[in-house]
Amino acid sequence: MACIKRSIVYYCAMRVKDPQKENALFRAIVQLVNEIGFAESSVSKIAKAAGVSPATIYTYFENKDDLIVMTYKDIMGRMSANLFVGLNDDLPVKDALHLVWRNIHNYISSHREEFLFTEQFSRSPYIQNIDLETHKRFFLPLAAVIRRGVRENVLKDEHFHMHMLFFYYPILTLANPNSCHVVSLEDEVIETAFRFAWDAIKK
Amino acid sequence: MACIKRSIVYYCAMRVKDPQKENALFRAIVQLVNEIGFAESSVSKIAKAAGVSPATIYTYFENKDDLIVMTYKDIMGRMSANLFVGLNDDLPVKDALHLVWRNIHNYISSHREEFLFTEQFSRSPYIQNIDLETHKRFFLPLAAVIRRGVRENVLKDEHFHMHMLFFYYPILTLANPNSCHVVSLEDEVIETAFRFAWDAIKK
Amino acid sequence: MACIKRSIVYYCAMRVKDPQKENALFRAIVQLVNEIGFAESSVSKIAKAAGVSPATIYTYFENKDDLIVMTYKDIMGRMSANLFVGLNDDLPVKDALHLVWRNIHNYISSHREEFLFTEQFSRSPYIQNIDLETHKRFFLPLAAVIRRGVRENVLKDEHFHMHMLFFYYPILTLANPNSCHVVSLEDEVIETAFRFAWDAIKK
Amino acid sequence: MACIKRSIVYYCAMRVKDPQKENALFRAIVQLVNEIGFAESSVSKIAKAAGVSPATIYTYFENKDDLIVMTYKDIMGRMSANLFVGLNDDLPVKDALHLVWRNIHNYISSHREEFLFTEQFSRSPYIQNIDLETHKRFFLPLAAVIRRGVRENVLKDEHFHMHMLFFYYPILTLANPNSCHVVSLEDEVIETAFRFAWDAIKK
DNA sequence: GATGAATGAGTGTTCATTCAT
DNA sequence: CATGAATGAACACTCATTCAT
Repeated sequence: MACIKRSIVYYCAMRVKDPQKENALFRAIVQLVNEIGFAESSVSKIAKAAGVSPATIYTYFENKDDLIVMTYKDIMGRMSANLFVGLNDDLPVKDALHLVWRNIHNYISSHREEFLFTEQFSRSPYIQNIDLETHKRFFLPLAAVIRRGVRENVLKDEHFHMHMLFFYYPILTLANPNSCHVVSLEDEVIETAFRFAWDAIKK
Repeated sequence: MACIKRSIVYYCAMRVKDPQKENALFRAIVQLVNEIGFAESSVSKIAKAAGVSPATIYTYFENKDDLIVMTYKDIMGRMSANLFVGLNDDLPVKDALHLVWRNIHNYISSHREEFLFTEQFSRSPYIQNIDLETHKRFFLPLAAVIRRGVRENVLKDEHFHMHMLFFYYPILTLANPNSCHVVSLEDEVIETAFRFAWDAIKK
Repeated sequence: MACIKRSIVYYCAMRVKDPQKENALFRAIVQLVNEIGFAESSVSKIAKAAGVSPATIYTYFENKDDLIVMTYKDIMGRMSANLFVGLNDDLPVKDALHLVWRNIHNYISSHREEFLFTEQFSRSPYIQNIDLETHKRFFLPLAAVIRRGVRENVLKDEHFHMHMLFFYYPILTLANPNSCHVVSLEDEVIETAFRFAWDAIKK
Repeated sequence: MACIKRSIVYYCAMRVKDPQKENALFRAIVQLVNEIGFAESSVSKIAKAAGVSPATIYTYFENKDDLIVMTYKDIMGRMSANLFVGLNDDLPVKDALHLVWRNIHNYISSHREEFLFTEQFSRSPYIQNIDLETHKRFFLPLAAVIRRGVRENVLKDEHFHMHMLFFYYPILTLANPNSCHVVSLEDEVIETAFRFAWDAIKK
């Protein structure tokens, strides 16, 4: 019975965890890292912010690093489910990319704290805990569109990462107030940025 | 201090700060931050890496934060003296930007560790110790070229930061092995990237 | 904390503070301060003397100052319960004061170390952590007797503190080997001192 | 020549010290101890307050303890030259003691900081650096008056320290704002206190 | 499963003192 | 003689983690 909570259970000796607590911990560390940074976000502060005992963290995660890495994966998982929503092969490549562009902007805007957490994470040594394969899988749908764009002779025939450099990273930077001093992110700015991005990668 | 006031004096009894030690400290923290990140770079580890006592750090810097911020400023100061070398108003805008592009790539390539330090720094809470004015002053020569490009109707007439987003940040990202999984940075890749950047910002 | 709320509960999972440890810490700092003074009584020495880890101190007290102030309050609390025992309004004023005088001497004699701790405390900057109201409350019963003495025309009609100066402080000083070089504190000395005190304050 | 500065020179290899600096150090530590207490008065803070280098202290004193003890002795030396001024055997004992009482009050009032330093010193472990003989010598003139009072059958025939307890310590306590909460020290209060003291010790 | 107590190892920083100049 | 740099040892305190309940 206890194990029913976990949908696909192969191994049933695992402990019954309260998903509310796990979520509270995710939220707590995201909030703390944004407020005071990784260096200052201690286990006891995280526990206090989540309303649990420090010891409880160790029933949900192996250790502090595990908590941080799992938080990143959790955020990225939910992100990937949203960034590429609405994509399909019938859309012209430019429209498809525009859709992704707006999706990224919308998702980041409405999940500002989570996004800023991933930004700090991905510039820190923690990122080395994420293997390249996981990373790639995340971008699969975008990679497919770009490959199609190249095949259809619409996009420059260059390494996928070159397109990422001018399509994906700029909109992240645009959304990061630490990097970008553009004050407001009105639609107009987003559209202008898309024009720059498109001009960069289009043939 | 007292001895500075009587600077034109034959004999000054005070012992003098060793610029080699200051440099050793700069080098030590850069190396450590790259190896283990800010959070793990403790004062005692920095001291050991620099070959001095932890207490000595406090004769050269106010505290750990001061050491880190000063290191950043030191690196950025030397960087700014190199990135825009050779720029002059007689160069066509595209050639001027190409020159800067190569300068950036050359400087970063030959100062990889320092560059990676600044990347971590600028994504961490430490960046808040750098005021916007200092930041802007750094980019003055580049801003001038871009303004000229807009005036000459060669570049898109948009906010300076928009051009930065597609001209400056991409080459930084390209040089950062944590962000960019393109293995080698041969000339060809650099030139390709420049083509993307130019297409993005040009009219 | 959470467990206190459900105090009438059969099973409470939380681990509980050990009152023996708190007491050991109180005793340790009293002993150390008497031996080597406040300035030399470091947290680690206190911890070692109490047989706990330095970190443990911080589960019982906010910080070193808190430990010291709490120790003072603890001692003074137990002291106040003893100094004025046996007092009642039927006793003639002189007998009442004589009783207090003997109580003070008895208590201080049998709690020499605690008393010397409070003496050092009350001459150090720590005393500023004790508000005047707390101080006054401590002397309430003595103040009442003296007020009665004034009312009954037995004692000089002067400010309460003037009576303290010649009744309370002298017996403290007498008990403090650092201040007072009278070797032994036999009954005779105590009685002589009481005669001096009584002559000072009586009308 | 160099040694002429020291009035009675037996041994001339001693270093030539600047009496202004020695005095500045005395004044600095007195001020600091009053402001922040012994525990917080570090050598470097003392040096800064005196306007000299920390190293300079070690040419004037053996170490920090020596500086503190010497400061105490310096203050007490000048004090003793003032407290008993005007005393002579022709004065009736009560007048003689009244004169001393006023002298003490006047001197302490006009040297408040120095006095408070000695109070802190004499309650701290530092006092153990002052041998009993030195202490006694200081009170010689007062002891003589009291002995005379006993001989003349005017004062109670008890141990000298008993008289100290009710004559000397009360006026110190009265002048110490940490011990005594009487707000103002007008003449009237001083005279009242003298009446208490006299009644205590007189036959 | 969940708690707060407990802790050895570490943190950034200051200490009293010595050293080279 | 006087200086400020230099330092090993110590400071108060916090850490990530484990333990007993």
